[in-house]
Amino acid sequence: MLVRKQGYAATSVDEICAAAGVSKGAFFHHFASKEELGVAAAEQWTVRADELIFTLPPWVRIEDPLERLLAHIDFRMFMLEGPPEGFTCFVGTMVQESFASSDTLRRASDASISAYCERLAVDIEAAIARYGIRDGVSAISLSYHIQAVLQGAFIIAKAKNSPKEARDSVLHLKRYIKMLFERGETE
Amino acid sequence: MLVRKQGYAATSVDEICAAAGVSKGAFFHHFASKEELGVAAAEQWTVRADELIFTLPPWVRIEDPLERLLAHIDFRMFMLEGPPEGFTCFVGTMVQESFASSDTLRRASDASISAYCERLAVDIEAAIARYGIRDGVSAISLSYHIQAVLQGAFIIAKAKNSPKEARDSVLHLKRYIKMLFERGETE
DNA sequence: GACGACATACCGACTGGTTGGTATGTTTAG
DNA sequence: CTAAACATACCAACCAGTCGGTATGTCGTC
Repeated sequence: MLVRKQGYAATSVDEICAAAGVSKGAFFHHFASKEELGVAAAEQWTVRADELIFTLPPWVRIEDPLERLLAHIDFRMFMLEGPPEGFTCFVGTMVQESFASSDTLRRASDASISAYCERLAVDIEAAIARYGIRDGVSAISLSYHIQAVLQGAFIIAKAKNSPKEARDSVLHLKRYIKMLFERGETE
Repeated sequence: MLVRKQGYAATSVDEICAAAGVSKGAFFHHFASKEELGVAAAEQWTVRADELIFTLPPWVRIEDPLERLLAHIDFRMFMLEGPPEGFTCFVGTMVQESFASSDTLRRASDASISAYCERLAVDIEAAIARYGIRDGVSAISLSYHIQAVLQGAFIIAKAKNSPKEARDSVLHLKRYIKMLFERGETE
C-alpha cells in the first residue's frame, strides 16, 4: 500500500485512487471518509501481519516455544534488510501521525498492535511454562517490549537509511530474551 | 514547539506563525522554506535535548558511570508520565514522516539522533571500562539499542494513550543493562 | 415474462477551504 | 541612505469531500 510507504497524511485520496485504479467516486462510495479508510487499512493490516508472521513462515511449526520465539526475532531482524516499505509497521507509523488529531485512528492502530502483542504473548507464555523465566517477568510485558524494540529499530533504520544499527538493536533484544530464559526458575 | 505535538506535516506554516506571534513574511524572511525550519528545529532539538538530559539534571553528577547510566534510564522512564508532548522525541517523529519525502529532513533527524547516541556511548564506555560487559558488547551498539527502546516505548505510549506498557518496556531495558554488566568480564 | 419501483455500484466535474510560497510595501537600526 | 527586519495581500496548487447523473441489477406484482 502507498500509505505504508509515504505515511497517512502525506498520501492524498487522489493518489490512493490512482494507484488502486479506481475513481474518486468509487472511493467515497466505499469509505465515508479518508479516516474510515485508515481504520479499514489497520484492520486489514492486523490480518495480513498475523498471516505473514504467525501462519505462513515455516518456523512457526517449530515445536519448542522458546526456539520458535527466537526464530520469530530472527525473522523480524531479517526483514530489516531491504527497503523500508518492506519492514515498516503500517500502524506504528500511522499512530504517530494521528494520535494527536484522530482518536479513531489511534484506537484502530492500538487494536492492531495489541492484537499482535497478545498473539505473541501466547508463545511466550508457553516458553515460560516450559523453561521458567527470571524475576517473574510476565509474558505480555515482554511481548510489548519486543514490539517496542522493533518499532524503535524501524525508526533507527529509517533515520540511518541503513539496517545496521537497527539489526544490532534486535540482536540485543535476542540476547536479553536468551538471558531471561537461561537459569530462569520454573515455579 | 507545536510541531512536536502535532507532527511536521500536520502543522502548517500559518499555525507556526500564529503560535510564535510572527507574520508569515517574517517567517519566510528567516527560513527559505518549511523544510529549512525543520532542519533548524532538529539542530535546536539536539542542543536542548543534550541540556535536558546530560547537563541540567542533578544525577548527571553521579560519579559511578553505571549508576549514572541507570539513573538516565530512570529519568527517561519518569518522563513517560504526563502528556506525549512532554516525552516525545521531536526528531524521532519527524524522521518517520519525512524519510520518504525529504532526504534533507531525514539527514537532519539522523544527525540529532546520532549525536545523542554518541554522547550516551561515552558514559557507557566508561561503565564498561570499570565493570566490563558480557559478550564484548560495544558501547555504541548498546547506545543505539537504548535509543530504539525509548523510541519504541514512545510509540506504544501514544498508541495506548497510557504510559503503562511503555514504562514496563523501559524496565525490561533496565534489567537488560543490569544483566549485561553483572558478571561482565573486564578485559 | 413484462413492468415499474427501488437499490447498489460507480463516475468525474466541481467546491470551499487550506497549503507552502511570493510580491510588494513599510518600519527600524546603523 | 541603505539594508535588514518585518507586515500584508495575494497566488496557484492541492486537499478532502460532494453531487448530479448513469448503468446495472433485483425485487414484487399482475
